[in-house]
Amino acid sequence: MSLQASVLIRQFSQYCTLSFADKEILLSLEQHPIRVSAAQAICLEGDEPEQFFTIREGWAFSFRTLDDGSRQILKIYLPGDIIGMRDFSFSQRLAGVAMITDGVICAFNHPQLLSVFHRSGNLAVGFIAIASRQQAMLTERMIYLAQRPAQQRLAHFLYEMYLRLKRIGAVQEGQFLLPLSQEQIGEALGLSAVHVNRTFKAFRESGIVLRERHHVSIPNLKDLANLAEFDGGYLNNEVPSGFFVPQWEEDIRKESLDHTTNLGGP
Amino acid sequence: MSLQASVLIRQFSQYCTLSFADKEILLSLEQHPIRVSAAQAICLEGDEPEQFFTIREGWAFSFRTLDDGSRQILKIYLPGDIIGMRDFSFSQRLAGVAMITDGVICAFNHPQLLSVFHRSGNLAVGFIAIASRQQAMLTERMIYLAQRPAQQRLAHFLYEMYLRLKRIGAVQEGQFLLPLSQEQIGEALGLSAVHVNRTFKAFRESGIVLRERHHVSIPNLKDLANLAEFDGGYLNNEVPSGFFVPQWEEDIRKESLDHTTNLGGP
DNA sequence: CGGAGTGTTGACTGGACTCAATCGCGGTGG
DNA sequence: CCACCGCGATTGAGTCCAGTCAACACTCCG
Repeated sequence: MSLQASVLIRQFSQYCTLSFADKEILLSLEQHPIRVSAAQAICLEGDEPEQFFTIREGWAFSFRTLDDGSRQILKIYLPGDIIGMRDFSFSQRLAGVAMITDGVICAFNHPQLLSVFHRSGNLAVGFIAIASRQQAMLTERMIYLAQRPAQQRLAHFLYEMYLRLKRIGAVQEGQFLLPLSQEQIGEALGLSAVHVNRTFKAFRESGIVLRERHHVSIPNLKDLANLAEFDGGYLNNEVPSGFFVPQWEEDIRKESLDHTTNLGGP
Repeated sequence: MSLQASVLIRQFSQYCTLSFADKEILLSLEQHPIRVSAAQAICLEGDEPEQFFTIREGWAFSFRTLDDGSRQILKIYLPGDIIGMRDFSFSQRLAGVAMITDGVICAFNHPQLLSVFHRSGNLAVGFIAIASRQQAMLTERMIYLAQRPAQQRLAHFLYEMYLRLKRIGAVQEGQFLLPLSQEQIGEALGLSAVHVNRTFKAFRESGIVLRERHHVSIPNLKDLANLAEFDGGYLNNEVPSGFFVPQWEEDIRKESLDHTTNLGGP
């Protein structure tokens, strides 16, 4: 695999400059691409969280099934995202994951991820940065679910998707593909499919958002952002100064670990 | 400070056995107890996340203020919890934190925490375990906010508080103190204060929960759990097998780092 | 061509919000 | 000591957003 194709390296590079060793470690996590098809289940609730995945192509979502059979969609995964981190420290998965579209994913396993934490402090904090950004998105969604009417929920959802898709180059002139059914959007936003439909209708009539099947067009971004009262702070990629260890320190740490490997062992 | 008084050691011990060195590192994070009073602000939205806190006594909560002046409470912190981790990898705080009652907190700073990640792989995964359990609680709350009516939201909230308080020994015979106003409970559950009151009234009339000022009594736990459709999986303290590195490996790693310190330096 | 899934619309219902009035308690100052 | 004030809790009346149920249209496929 080329360095370009590595989803993880692209992700981590948003936060810091990686050493060559770090890159090699990340590459080792993406050795097993798998082709998956739309609606295919990737993980189930209750499974052991043995595996994690990166998405190279396609969309996915994580969800919880409730007692009454309804479903809550927790997160939409796009190409470049890491799937399953949520359950990393649990002995059982708390959420299932399924594909939305056809796609390609790469699997790596729990011991591999664990060893990354022990081998590279920088990658450990990198994973933490990624995980806490996922949590921030979740928090933001929660606030809208708790307090906002349907129009603002949907506006916020669409604007967030717009920004995430733009970041990976999947937006052209305010237009993008949104391969979710209204039912699924409802499950993500805590709305009934019927009401999602009505809300889209209102957007169409006021010219805020035009939607045709899976094709979404946003004539005026500012209008949508205003309606959503969108505050993008939580999508910021900045990390605190000093968050990553300077390169030379990390190099020294590596050498010492190699040293250990040579000496140590039972 | 005695080992007993260390909030962090108590927390981490729920997940793994700590080495002596690990305990010393954790103790170093709790050197500065501060007395704080009810309603006092601990952090503000937009601040740099320089400091983190452990709560030794008292209750606190984190929140976001919305454009229209309303507030969403994100999490209730109890004695033993760690405050501020949410913002660890961000350059600005996304949420404020304020005390609910008088209390005592210990501050440690960003570089200290960062160095912990680099000095002990076990403590790094321990912090991750704690952070992901906070995230799991958040997710669970979100699901209830999105899909459940007021009675189930409140029932779930009370049952979760019950379990968390029981874990720290603050429950006696199904009774505990809940020092939140109905207004604050509403801000946590996405309900108006008026409706929180009506819901408590319904609980009182059906005998599910009795509440007098800040004193809450739950006559029959099963009834409350059933009403809440409570699934406690997300409060489980189990971690996957192999999650923490066996003691001897970690010891060797430490020695090698000491070695580095002796040899290294710019 | 028919069936399944998705989208669209209307009519009705209901849970939760708002506004508003009242009550009870604790603190504070005359 | 008591009147006053402020905050939280309580209750009622009216409104509205969003859910449910139901019918129908459209599109994609087999």
